[in-house]
Order: sequence, then C-alpha cells, then structure tokens
Amino acid sequence: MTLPIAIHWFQKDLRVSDNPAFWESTHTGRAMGMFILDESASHRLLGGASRYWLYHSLRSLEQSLLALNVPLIVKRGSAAAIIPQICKKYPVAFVTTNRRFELSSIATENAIARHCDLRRHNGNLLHDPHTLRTGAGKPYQVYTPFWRSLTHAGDPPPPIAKPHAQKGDADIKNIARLESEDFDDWNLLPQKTNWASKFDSYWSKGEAAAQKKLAAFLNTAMADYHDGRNRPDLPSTSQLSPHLRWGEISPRQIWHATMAACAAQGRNHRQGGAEVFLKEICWREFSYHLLANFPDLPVKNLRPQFDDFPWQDRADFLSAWQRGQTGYPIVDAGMRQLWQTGWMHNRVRMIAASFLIKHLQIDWRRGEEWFWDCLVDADSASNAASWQWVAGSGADAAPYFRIFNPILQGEKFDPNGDYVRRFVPELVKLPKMAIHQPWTLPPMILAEHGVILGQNYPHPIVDHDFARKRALAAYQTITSKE
DNA sequence: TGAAATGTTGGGGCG
DNA sequence: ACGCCCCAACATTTC
Repeated sequence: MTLPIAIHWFQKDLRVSDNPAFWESTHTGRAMGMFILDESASHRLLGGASRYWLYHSLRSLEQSLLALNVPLIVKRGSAAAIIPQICKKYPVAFVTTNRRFELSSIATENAIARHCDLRRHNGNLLHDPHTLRTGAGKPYQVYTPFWRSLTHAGDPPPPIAKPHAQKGDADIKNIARLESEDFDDWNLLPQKTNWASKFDSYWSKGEAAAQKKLAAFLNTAMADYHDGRNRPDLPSTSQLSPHLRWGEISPRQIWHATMAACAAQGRNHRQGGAEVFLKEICWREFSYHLLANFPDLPVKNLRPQFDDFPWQDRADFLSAWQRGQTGYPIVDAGMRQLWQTGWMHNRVRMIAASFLIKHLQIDWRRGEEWFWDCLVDADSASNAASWQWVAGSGADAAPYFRIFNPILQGEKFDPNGDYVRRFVPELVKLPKMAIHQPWTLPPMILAEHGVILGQNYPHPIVDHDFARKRALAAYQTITSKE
C-alpha cells in the first residue's frame, strides 16, 4: 500500500527529533519538508541576525532531511497562498506543522486550514499555553503561580525520537525538484558589510550543535548556575536561546535531559542549578503563555496606563545606546556584545533595557525593535514579554520604580571588570575599582590608562542620580491620573 | 530578577 | 563611671 503524500511545514521547529508534527507526516505519509520565508505584509520581517541564523539552520536541516530521505522544498512568499496552491497542484493528503502563537501566524495557519487538512501540533512548548489556567479559569499573569501550576502538572510529555529514514520516493523527489527554490538566492547573509563576520566563531548552528551545547551545559555550568547565571564575565549560561528560538532543540528535550542529568549526578532537580535553569526555560514558556493569551504583547502595553507615559523622542540617545556609547561601561559592553555576537547575557539585557527605558526615557518598543534586529535568538514572545517586564508595563512586571544602577550592577555582577574589558577595549587598562565608573578618576590618571573622556570614551550621557529622579517623577505622571 | 532613604541599635571615644 | 554623641552596621520603608 502506498502512503499518501504529506507535507511537514517547518516553522519554528528546524529539527527532526522530538518533532511531533514532523513525526506524523513521516509515519502516516510520504513526507516532504517545506520551509517558507513569508515576507508578506502581515508578518514581521526577520531581523538581520535572525536571517543569518536561519541561513545556517536551514543548511543543517537540509542535511538532516537528506539523511532521512525526506526532500525539502524552500520557497519565498505568502504561506497562506503557497501551501494551498501546492496542495491543489499535487495529491497532497495533509499538512502537518507545529503551531505558532503570533497573531499573524495564527491567521495564516487558519487560512491554510480552510483549504487543506492542516494538522497542528504543540511541538515548541512544554504545555499548551491555552490549557494552563488559574483557579478562576483565567490565564496566568504572574510568573510564580504559573511556575507552580506547571510543575504541579508534572513532567511535560517525553520527547519523541527522530523518524526512521524514509524509503525514498520518486514522486515527492520530483515535486521537490520542481517546486523548491534555492535559499542561497535569498540574501539571508549580510550583503554589503559583513557585520556578522564574528558570528561564525561564536556560534555553531543546527540541531546537532544544540544537543552538544545542552550536554556540555548539563555536565559543567549547571552545577553553579544558581549564582553563575548572573555573571556575564563567566561562561556560566547555556547559550541555548538561539537554538530554542529556531526550534533546533525543544524545551521538552531540555526538560527531560536536565532531569536525567540530575539523576545521573545524584542531584535533586528541585534545588540548586537545575531548578533555576528549568525556571529560566519556563520564563520562555510564560512568555508564550502571555503571547497566546494577550496577542498584542509585542506592540501594546499590557497595563494601559503606560499608554500615557511621557517617553522622550531622542534619536541621539537611542543611537548612543545602540552603538554602546552611553558612557556607562556595563551598558556599553552589553550593547557591543549584542552587535558583535548577536547575543547578550541576560543580566546585562536587563541592565541595558532598564537604562534605555528608565535613564533615557525611551519607549521600550524602540529597544524591542533593536533587539529584534540584532539578536540571533530574537523571539516575538520572549523579546516582547521581557521588554514589558523591564518597563513595568507588563503583566507580572518589575515595579517601575525598580531602577537598576548601572554602576552597582556592574560592580556586583562583573566584579573584576573582565566583561567590560572584553567588549569595551578602550577601557582595558582601567583598574577594577574604576572600571564601572571611569569618570571618577582624575583626567591625569585616566590618561595614564589610555582613556580620555569625550575623546576615546564618552562621558556618561546622563547622570545616574538625575536620571533616576526624573524617571520616578515621570512615573508619577501616569500613576496620579488613575 | 533594586536602590536609596530613613530608622534602629550598639560599641567606642570623649568630656 | 556616666552620659552624650558619632557613626558603622544592619533593618525597614519608600520610591
């Protein structure tokens, strides 16, 4: 008996193992993989760093599928148009995909489902974001009860294996050859200036690399993760975020591998590094829970009173922040790490975001947009939820008056200044007692260490004490109106 | 997953 | 020896 032709539509699941939708297509059909770069108007365009990652991830996926004898069709255009067209043109029985939760993606999937047998799976989250509910039957808006209910629900489903290699089928190979474009033609990599020149040395892309990175983390950094995760100067985080973003690895794989590692190491997974690590994985889950239930999350304040916040429209300040020229070393190091590597340590993301919002009084959406463009892990759920969290405009947000002091944060979490020196080379000779506040040294001493403020490193663009008081005053203007 | 301001306490210097 | 003051250290409150 010949199985029907099936398409697995890869979206944010560029992997072959623990991929429930892909599994279905290969086990109940003759499967073709499909990836569509959808740049139609309703979809947010990928940022530059994301396009870089996508290129390499597709390369890797292509190889994995080749080994499984599954052809891959890549196309550019509107998925809502392309998939029904292909289904009409060829005898495609059904289409599988792992559902997304962005508003535009939901609309696209629904449109396709009207024309094809679209079978949607929950392949990228631990649980369905619509099933976890508070006692009152509402979505969670506070992280801790969300975490409690998630852990109370028990372990997520165990990951499923990758499919066996397929028989190899002339029909679908033919279709793929006729239909597929070559993503080399898509200009996914930088064209004019190669700003991603350093990315290659920082990142291995693809499913195998993700698994390797997870294993390395579980065997080394996880033990110290509780405190280590806050140290941008140390290699103490998993750096799995871009792999998760593209679905090269699934949270269920991470969850169960962490449990297994704890068992093998004789550790308790309910405490120490493992629990904190799983909590971070669940922050991503929480972000998706928020996005699924409050689809405006990426563009609208969850707390509407923030709609009246007196944001400053200062292109010069925004640009200084983007280029890592604020005069606050920990902020500048973070922003330059972002530019050079496509990634920023999470502690520093909070500091840099707080600085943009609170010190410079710039709308969090400007920061969200910059991160969207620069991060290899830019994800509509995590990025938006985290920016709203820092701004205080989100559901379970940090109170607005929680204003990070970039000097204290630097001294606390980069105690020797090594992180600053790595990314702000003009400060490399400064002693650690001054590296987070170079302006406190007399100009003579600074010059001896190769620093001339205003020439090779900026003066602080705002005074911390002034900025803090101004931020609190601005916050008053929206709270007093209620 | 803050920081600053304000309040409290207790040891020690000193008249 | 005693009371007073100063202030570091810690705790609590406030933004």
